[in-house]
This record gives sequence, structure tokens and C-alpha cells, in this order.
Amino acid sequence: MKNQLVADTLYMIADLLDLKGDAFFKTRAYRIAAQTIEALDEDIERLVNQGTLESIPGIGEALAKKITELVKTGKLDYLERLKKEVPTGLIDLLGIPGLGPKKVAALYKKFGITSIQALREAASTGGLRTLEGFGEITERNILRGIQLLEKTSGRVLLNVAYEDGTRYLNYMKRCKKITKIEIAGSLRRMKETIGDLDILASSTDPEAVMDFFIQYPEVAEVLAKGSTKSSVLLNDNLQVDFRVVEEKSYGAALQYFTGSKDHNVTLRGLAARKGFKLNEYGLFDKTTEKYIVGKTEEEIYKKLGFAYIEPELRENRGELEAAKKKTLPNLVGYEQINGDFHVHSTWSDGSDAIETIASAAQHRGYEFIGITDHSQSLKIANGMTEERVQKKLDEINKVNKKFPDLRIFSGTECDIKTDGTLDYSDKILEQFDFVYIGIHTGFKMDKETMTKRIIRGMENGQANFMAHPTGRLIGKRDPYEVDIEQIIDIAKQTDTRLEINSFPDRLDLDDAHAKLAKEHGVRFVLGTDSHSINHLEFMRFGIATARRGWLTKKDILNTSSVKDIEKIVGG
DNA sequence: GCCGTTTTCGGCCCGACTGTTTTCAGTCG
Ligand SMILES: Nc1nc2c(ncn2[C@H]2C[C@H](O)[C@@H](COP(=O)(O)OP(=O)(O)OP(=O)(O)O)O2)c(=O)[nH]1
Ligand SMILES: [Mg+2]
Ligand SMILES: [Mg+2]
Ligand SMILES: [Zn+2]
Repeated sequence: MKNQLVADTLYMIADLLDLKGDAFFKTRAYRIAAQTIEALDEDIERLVNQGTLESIPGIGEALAKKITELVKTGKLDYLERLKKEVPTGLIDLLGIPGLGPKKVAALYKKFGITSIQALREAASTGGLRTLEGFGEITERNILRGIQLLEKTSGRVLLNVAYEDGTRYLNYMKRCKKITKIEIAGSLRRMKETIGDLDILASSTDPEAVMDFFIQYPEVAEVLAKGSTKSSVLLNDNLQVDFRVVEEKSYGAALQYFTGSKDHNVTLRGLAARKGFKLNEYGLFDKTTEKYIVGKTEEEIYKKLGFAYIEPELRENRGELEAAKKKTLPNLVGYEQINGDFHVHSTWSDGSDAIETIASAAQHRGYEFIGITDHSQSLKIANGMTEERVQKKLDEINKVNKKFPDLRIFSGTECDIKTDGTLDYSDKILEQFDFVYIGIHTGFKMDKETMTKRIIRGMENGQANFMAHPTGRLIGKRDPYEVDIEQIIDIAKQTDTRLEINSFPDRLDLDDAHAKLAKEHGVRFVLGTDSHSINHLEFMRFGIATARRGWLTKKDILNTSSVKDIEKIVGG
């Protein structure tokens, strides 16, 4: 797929045009198109060949022409000419916090600075202050910005941000001046990675609350501090943005601060067309400026003609249209999960015994737990030989008797070998209550071979669930090459449920693929892939991913009763 | 550059904090 290449090229053009000082709305159009293409399920090459690029919102005649040239020739004349005008090194400088296109362009025009190294030298020798709009403090801030850029690690996994956020919130709740407080931003939307934490509070004494906010012991640096808004950097380099408003604005502020940005921009645009003004202080009459509502999110969406939209859906992926038509799905709830299908025990590479896992599962209020150890060829993970399988089944029977209120399902995470056959004979597979199949070795295959391999696995007849269907590890490993649309079709045909693996660095299927699969009639299971009982809590991130994929209770087997699950597996 | 049940031209979300400025531009949320 060339989608990412096309998107990256459009982002680059947008940056270069910004640096050139081109019209803001033009560069925004490039970014919107880039974003749309990045999120596209379809192969852009197909659209190019069909000549249907312009059917994509945000792509018109001019962009379609450029994209077509890029996809067909691998080059884009327009970009080559731009690069001659604007050095691409300037794009790196845009990554420095506090520096935008105007300042970077000024630095280039006046001093010929095109690299971070050159900028650092100029700033540290006091060489920038002669430039209009630049002073001593600007020089210091630039040096600090370069340091921040170099040490900051980018985005963090959802669970890391979740823990940081929970700790900060617990600290803030000790502030007596706060009447309401909660997490907003991408963490409230439960996105798979988080760029920074966003926290909202209401108070009649914002200054006192701001002081309390920056007193948090984990704060390494205060980046900005005002009466309604402050930002800090934590010791672990995560940034935290904090806003304080009055209670009558709390709902409007929560709506604003939860985002996403695209959702907000679209919603505000629609509000304006109806004669309103929407900002973080409330919904106002555009002409009289009169406050209409703002205390709760619900009343804002309602006044604008929308059903309430759950935070996980606010990505401008069609939720506003659905909310208008009142066709939003009733999302699966965080409390509706009765158990976990994917847990490793000491029989393979898990660190806890089956009985320990059972006890932890019961403690979580689960009605069932599925023990899924690795299959025989996965020796590196202590995969189980067929003889050991028998012993493990015996143990599960015994432990089941000790836990009358918990059903322990005997499962397996059976490897799909490179030729698409499964790692156990049918005779063995039949003895498990359920069978997960998955790819664990031989990731580097061409798309067609990998797709055939997985399809053969699903068509085996013994497979119930497909584990982590794309094999990605967020920030560490790209998904293997696979035709996900074909996998989805065959999953539907063979009644193989696709997993939403809930381990934070997997979240696989991801939200967008889950949505796509659901639209094709596929059903799902959630599994944490726990290798220790401490991982069982990752279930919430799998549920979040399911919600972000517009899934409902009935899409997910884990919400069923043990009796109903037994009709499908383990029967 | 895109887009259209008020428009094919003229809009395109709206506001806080900072530094350098004497009234605001730039950057960021
Ligand atoms: N209306 C409006 N709201 C914005 C804009 N930029 C950000 N916001 C709102 C929506 C965002 O979710 C929220 C927090 O901003 P962040 O930059 O932290 O983004 P977010 O948390 O969504 O993603 P992140 O994981 O932090 O990158 O502020 C904007 O340009 N306009
Ligand atoms: Mg954020
Ligand atoms: Mg933020
Ligand atoms: Zn596993």
C-alpha cells in the first residue's frame, strides 16, 4: 500500500507551503487530505486506477492530479520544485516546541539556518536577538525547546498514560477548591497511544487550583501558567495540560478538551451554520452572544440536534452524522465483560499457575476464564507437546472443581505454521474447549502468501478465534503484510471470531479494523494475552478499543453467560 | 485547496499564553 507514502508527501508539502507563507487554508487542505488517506482502509492505488480519488471528501481536482502523478510515477514534480524553494531541513526545525513556520522561515531568511545544530549554535552565542521579534528569552526558549525535542520520547502507550493520569487525578482530588475534575483529551477517548495528558477542573478559585496543580511532586518543569490554563512536564517527560473553568462552563470545556480536534472543528462549524457559537465556555447565540447551555456535554449535543456521543467515538469518523440521525450504536460497557479468553499459565510462558489465575479471575468478578498456552512448535515460549496437553487438561478439570462459581475453559493458542497448517492434530484440537489460532513466527512473508496461510488456518474447521490478527506491536513492529479485507471475509464465512487483543502494545485488531470487520458482519472476542495475573486488568483497553470500533454488547462473546458461551465453544 | 437545501465565490472553529510589542503575532490547545 502506498497510502502512507502519499500521506507523508502531502504532509511534507503542507509544511513546505507553511514555511513559504502560503495561505493557511490551503495548507490545511493538504493536511486534511493527508489525514484522510492515512486512515483509509482502501488501497489508494486502486482509487487512482479507477479514477475515483475525487469521491474522497477533501480531495478535489488539484490534489487528485498530484496524487495520481505520485502513485503512477513515484515522483511529484510540484514537490521537487517546492524543495528547490524551501530547504527540507527546515521541517526538522518545526519539531522544536515553540517554533512554528513563521519563526523558522525568519531564521532561515535572516541567518540561513537550516538545521537544529546550526540553530543551537546561533542561539547559544546570542546570535538571534538581532532579529525582529526575537530576544534573549526567545534564545533561551529555543535552546530549551531543542533539549525537550531530543529527550521527549513521543507518544506513550495507553496504559502508561492511564496510570500517570490516575495518579495525577488522585493528587488533584485533595485540592479543596476543586468542585469537579476529570481526565479529558485522547486519554478520555482511550486512544491507543497518548501524546499528552489533559485534565479539566471546575473551581471558583482558579489561581489557587493552578498553584496546587504545579505543586505535584512529579512535575519536572512548568511550561506555561495562566489563570485558566497551565502546562507542565512530568519527570517521565509526559506533558500535562490543565484547564480550569466555572461550573456553568464545565460541560462545554469537557466537550472542547476531550476532542478530538477534528470532531471539535466539525461540530463548531455545524454550530455556526445554525446560528450558534460553540467554545469551551458554552454554547452561545452567535448574534446576541447570549449563553444558552454549557453545564453538561449532553445538553450541548442535544441543543445542536445530536444524540450524546461517547468520548471513544469522537474522532470525526462519521459519529456526528450518526448522532444526528440517532443511529449511534449502543456501545459495549466497561462492566459488561464476564471473562477473558486469552491467558497464559506456567504450562507455557505465563508466570502464574492455573489456580492462581482462577483465583484472580474470580476476584475480578469474572464468570469464566480461558487458559490458552502456546502450541508445541513454539519452543521459545515453552509451547506444549501433545502429552503435556493431556496433563494440563487434567489439571484444569481439577481446578474447575475447586471453583464452582468460575468456569475455566481449556483453550490453546495454536500456531499457524508457515504452510497454513495448525500446530496440533485435529484429534488434539478437538479436546480443547476452544482454539485460538495465530501467527507467531515467519512474519516476513509476502502479502498473498501470508493471507493464504491465515485463511488456511481459519478454514481448518477447528479454529474458533483468530488471535492478534495483524501481529503489530505498537512502536516496535509493523503488522505483517496481509489482506485484512480478505481475512475479514473468510472470518465471516468460517464463523471465526476475530480477537481484539487487549495487551496495550498490541490492541489488535485496532479500532478502525474492528469497525470495518463489524460492518462485514464479523464477531469478536476479547483477550488480554496475560502472561501474569497483573495483566488481567488490560481488559479495559480491549473494551475501549471495541468501543472505539463502534462495537456493541452482542458483537463480543465475552459479554455472554457461560451457558451461552458453551453453546458456541466447549460443547 | 475544498466545497455548496440560504452560496460556484467566499467562507473555512475558537481561544489562552508568551514574548516583545505599545497593540499583537506566533504558537499551541
Ligand atoms: N476547537 C479546538 N480544539 C482543540 C484544538 N486543538 C486541540 N483541541 C482540543 C481537542 C483535543 O482533544 C484537546 C487536547 O489537545 P491535545 O493536543 O492534547 O490532543 P489530544 O489529547 O486529542 O491528543 P494527544 O494524544 O494529546 O496528541 O484540546 C483546536 O485547534 N481547536
Ligand atoms: Mg492530549
Ligand atoms: Mg494537550
Ligand atoms: Zn498469547
